Amino acid sequence: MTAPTPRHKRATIFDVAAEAGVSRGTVSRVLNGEPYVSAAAREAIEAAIAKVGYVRNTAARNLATQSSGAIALIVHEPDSVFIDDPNIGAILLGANAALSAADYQLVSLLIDDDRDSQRVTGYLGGGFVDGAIIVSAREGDPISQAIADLRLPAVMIGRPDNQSQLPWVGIDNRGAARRITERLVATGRRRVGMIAAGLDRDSGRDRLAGFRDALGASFDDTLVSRQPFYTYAAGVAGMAELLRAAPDIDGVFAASDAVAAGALEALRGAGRRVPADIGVVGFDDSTWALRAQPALSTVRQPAGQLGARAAELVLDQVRSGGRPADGALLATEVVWRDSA
Amino acid sequence: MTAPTPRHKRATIFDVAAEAGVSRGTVSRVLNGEPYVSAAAREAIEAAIAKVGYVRNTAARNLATQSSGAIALIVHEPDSVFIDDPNIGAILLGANAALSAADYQLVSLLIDDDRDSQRVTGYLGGGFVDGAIIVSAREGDPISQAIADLRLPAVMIGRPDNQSQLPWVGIDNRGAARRITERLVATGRRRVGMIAAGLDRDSGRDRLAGFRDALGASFDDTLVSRQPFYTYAAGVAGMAELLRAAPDIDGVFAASDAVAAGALEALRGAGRRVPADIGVVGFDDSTWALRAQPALSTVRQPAGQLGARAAELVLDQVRSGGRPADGALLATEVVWRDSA
DNA sequence: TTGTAAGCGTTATCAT
DNA sequence: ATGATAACGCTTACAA
Repeated sequence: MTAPTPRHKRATIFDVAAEAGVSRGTVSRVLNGEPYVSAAAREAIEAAIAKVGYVRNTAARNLATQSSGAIALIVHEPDSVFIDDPNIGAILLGANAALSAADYQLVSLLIDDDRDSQRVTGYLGGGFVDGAIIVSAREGDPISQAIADLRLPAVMIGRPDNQSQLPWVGIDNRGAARRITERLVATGRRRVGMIAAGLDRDSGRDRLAGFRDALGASFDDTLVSRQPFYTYAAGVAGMAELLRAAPDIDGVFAASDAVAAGALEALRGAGRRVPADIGVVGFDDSTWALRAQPALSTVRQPAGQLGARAAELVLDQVRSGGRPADGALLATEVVWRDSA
Repeated sequence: MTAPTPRHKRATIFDVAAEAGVSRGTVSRVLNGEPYVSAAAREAIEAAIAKVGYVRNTAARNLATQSSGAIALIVHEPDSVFIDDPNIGAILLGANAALSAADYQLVSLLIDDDRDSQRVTGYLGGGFVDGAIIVSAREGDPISQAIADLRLPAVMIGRPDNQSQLPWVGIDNRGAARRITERLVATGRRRVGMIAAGLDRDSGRDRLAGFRDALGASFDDTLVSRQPFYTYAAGVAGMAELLRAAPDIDGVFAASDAVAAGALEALRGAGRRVPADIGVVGFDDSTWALRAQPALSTVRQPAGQLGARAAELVLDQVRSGGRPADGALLATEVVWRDSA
C-alpha cells in the first residue's frame, strides 16, 4: 500500500478574491466576461488567478446555473459493429467540431448492455449534460424513452421509430438506394439481387424499400438475402446464399460497403469476376470502399455533416428551450468506381 | 419560433422528504444505502421517490462529495487516424466494460485541436471526473501536463515520454516486432526491409528498434522507409520507396496492418506476388489483416484488455488515493496467415 | 463599479 | 433511527 499522495487542495474563488483584494462577486464577473469591471480589478484578478492556479469547479457552477456546458453523444451498438463502423467515428468528429466551435464539451457515452443503459440514464438525469445526440437507436429503445421523460433537448441520427417525438437528422436512404440500384441496372444487368441488413432499423428497411422501388415489377424476393448486421461476414454469407438461389445473378446491391466487401470475397471464392461477370455496389463510401478489390461503386454518406448538423440542432433547443419543428435530411451522392 | 416547452421542474430530495414525511437526511441515507433507517421510513421514502419521479442531481452530489462517478477516456488523434484505427474502438469497449462493472461511467473526450485541448483541461479540472485514461499521448502533450498538475488519478495507454510520471499499460512493441521479424526471416527471406511509421511516439520507435534487434548485423538502414502515420497511404508510399531503393527486396515488416495493406497494394501494382516473390507482415491484427489479400501475418494486440487494465489501474488510484508503482505490459501473440 | 448574501441540491456531522 | 444544519464552490439579484 503506497502512501496516499496528498491531493492538493484546489484554489477557489475565495482564494482568488483574497489574493486580489476584491469580493467573490467581482471575481465571478471577470470569470464570466461580464461588463462593469474596472480594468484595475480585472488585472489584479487575472494575476491572482494565475498565481494561485485557480480552475473553476464545474460541478459548483452547474449547480448554480442549472446547466453544464456539455452535450452527450450516445452510441448504442453491439461491440463488433461499433469497431467496424467508420461512420460512427466520422459522426463523432463532426459533432465534436460543431460543439467545440460553440464552446461546448462533447462527452460520448457507450451503451453495451442493460447495465450501461441504466447508468447512462442516471447520468443524463444528473445534470451532467444539457442535451444529447443519439446514434443508431433501435425501436423501443429505453434511452430514447428516458430522454423524453427527462425532457432533455435531444436529436437522433437516423430516423427513429414512430412513437418517439424527437427531432432527427438523417439521409434519404430510400431515395439513395433507388438511385444506385437504377444505375446498376443501367449498366445492363438483368438479374439483380440485394444483400439486405439491419432490417431492425430504419436505414436497413429504407434501403431495401429503395431497391424495390428501383426494380418495380421486376422485383423478385428470392433475390434478396436478409442478414442481421452490416458486416463483412454478412456479405460473405449473403452472397453465397444468393449464388445458390440464383446462379445466373449478374448484379448485387449490398446494404453497406462492409457487406459488399464480404460479397466480393464470396464472389472471388466462387470464381466470378467483378465487374465482368457481376456488378456489385455498396453503401456508405466508407474506408471499405477503397480498400476493396475492385474499388466499390457506392453511396457517399455525409457522416461528418450528420454529426455537425445534429449538434447544431441540440444547441438550438438548448438555447431556445423549445424543440425545432423537424430534423434535416442531408444529401447523398452516388460515387461510381470499378465494381460495377 | 416555437413555444418553449416548459422544462419540468425536477423533484428534489426536499420534495421526497415532504412527501414521505421525513427529513432530508433520512432520504439521503436511503439513497446511499446506508444502515440505520427503519423499514417503515425506507418504504415510505421509496414510494415517495417513485411518486414524485425523483432523480438525483449529480452536480449537487459531486459538489458535496467532491467526486463524480465518472472516468474520462481521452483520445488524442488526428481525425483520419482516429476513424481508421480499430484499436481505439476496442480499447474503448474494454475500458467501458471494466468501469461499468465497478459502476463507473466512462466519458470519452476527443481532442482534435488546441481549442479542444483547452476545453478538456477545464473539464478535467472541473470535478466532472475522478480519473482519466489517456490514449496515444504524444511527447510534450499539454493534457498529460495538466493532469499531473491537477494530481488527477490517471493512466496512459502506451508508454509515455520520460518526463511524465504517470503509470501506464502497454504492450512490448519492441519484443513483438523482433519476434515477428525473426519469423519472417525464418521463412528464408534474405533482403528484408521495414516500413516504419509513427516515429514520434513510443510504439513507432519501439517497433523499429525490435526490427533492428532481429536483424542484428545484417540490418541495413537503406531498407527502412520512414512514414509519418500508421496509414494505408503510408504503406503505398513506403513500399514504392523500398522497391526503388532495393528492387531485390523479398521481405517487409510494416509497422501496422493498415500500412501493410497499403504495401500490398503497391506490390500488386508493381506486379510482385505475395508471398511467392515477397513476404509481408503487419502489426495489430486489426480488421485490415483479414480484409487484405492475402490475409496478413501479424501481431495480435490485446486492445480490449489494454482498455480494461487501464480502467482497473485508475480505479485503484481513485480508491486508494495513491499511485500504483508501475503499469503493466500485456502479452502479444504472433498470428501467422498467408502473406508471409 | 463593487460588495453582500441568498440560493443551487446533496452530503455529513451532531445532537437528540 | 432521525432531524437540524453547516458545508461544497459558484452565480446573481440587490444594495451601495
